[in-house]
Amino acid sequence: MTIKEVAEKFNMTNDTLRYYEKVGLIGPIKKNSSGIRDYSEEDLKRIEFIKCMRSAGISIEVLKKYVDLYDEGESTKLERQHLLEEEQDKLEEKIKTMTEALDKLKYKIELYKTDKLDEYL
Amino acid sequence: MTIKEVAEKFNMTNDTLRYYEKVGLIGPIKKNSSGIRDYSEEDLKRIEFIKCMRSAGISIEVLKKYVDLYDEGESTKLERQHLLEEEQDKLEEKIKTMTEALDKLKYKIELYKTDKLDEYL
DNA sequence: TTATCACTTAGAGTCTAGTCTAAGTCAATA
DNA sequence: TATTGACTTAGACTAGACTCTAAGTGATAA
Repeated sequence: MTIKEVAEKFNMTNDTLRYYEKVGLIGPIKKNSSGIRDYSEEDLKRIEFIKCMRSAGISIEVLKKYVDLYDEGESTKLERQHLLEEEQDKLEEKIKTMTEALDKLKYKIELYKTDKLDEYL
Repeated sequence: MTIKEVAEKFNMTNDTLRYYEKVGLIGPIKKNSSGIRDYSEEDLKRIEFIKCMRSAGISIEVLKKYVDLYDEGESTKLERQHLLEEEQDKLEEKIKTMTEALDKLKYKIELYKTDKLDEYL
């Protein structure tokens, strides 16, 4: 699969894909005889995971750490698990914060709708 | 209330408070005879709202637009409501995305825990 | 054969949201 | 009186995550 197809599939840019490769999040991607990237199914699975975690706000730094541990092999399994658990906690906290903000936003919109607005902002 | 007290109350830095004022998100804050900021209750309410919305990821640009509309008066009420509704949609979408990522993360952690890991990353 | 087009690289530039620095003012304490 | 400490300003700097540019290669279409 070419970089263009992958970019389209995951709705990201070629630049981002090459950037992720450069910082070591994915790949190195196999290249054909003319030096053109050819993404494998394995690559796609990694990209999907990375994309998903990025969309949740997990930093490239943390993901890079996870990938590096993975590449170190079996012996890092527990450390990897702990890393993921930490990110789980952070993510749950973030979702909670955002849900609270959403509730306030909804309340504010309700005030606008019922014309009961006698507030500051 | 001094800038230091406000910063402590909302767990942010003096710099951020001055930055928000500079870009027009809050204030201008009243100053005493020596040029020192003295935050009013009104100011605090605004800051709390801004802080809450920022923690949900609403951009400074959007918040600035909302504040500007507010300052234009009654005639912008509907536009303000629409702006908030748009942000509500975006926020709901973001929470959904993050919740999906969280589920994947939990699943992955479960695989680690049960030692059933035969995966890519 | 020449031109076009999609790809390649290294590295510079951009955007957002702060964060930090330097130089200065003022009030209160040693 | 001198110095300490909290504040002030304008403006430079930073981090994170891309995004763009310039220069080059190789396969294919005209």
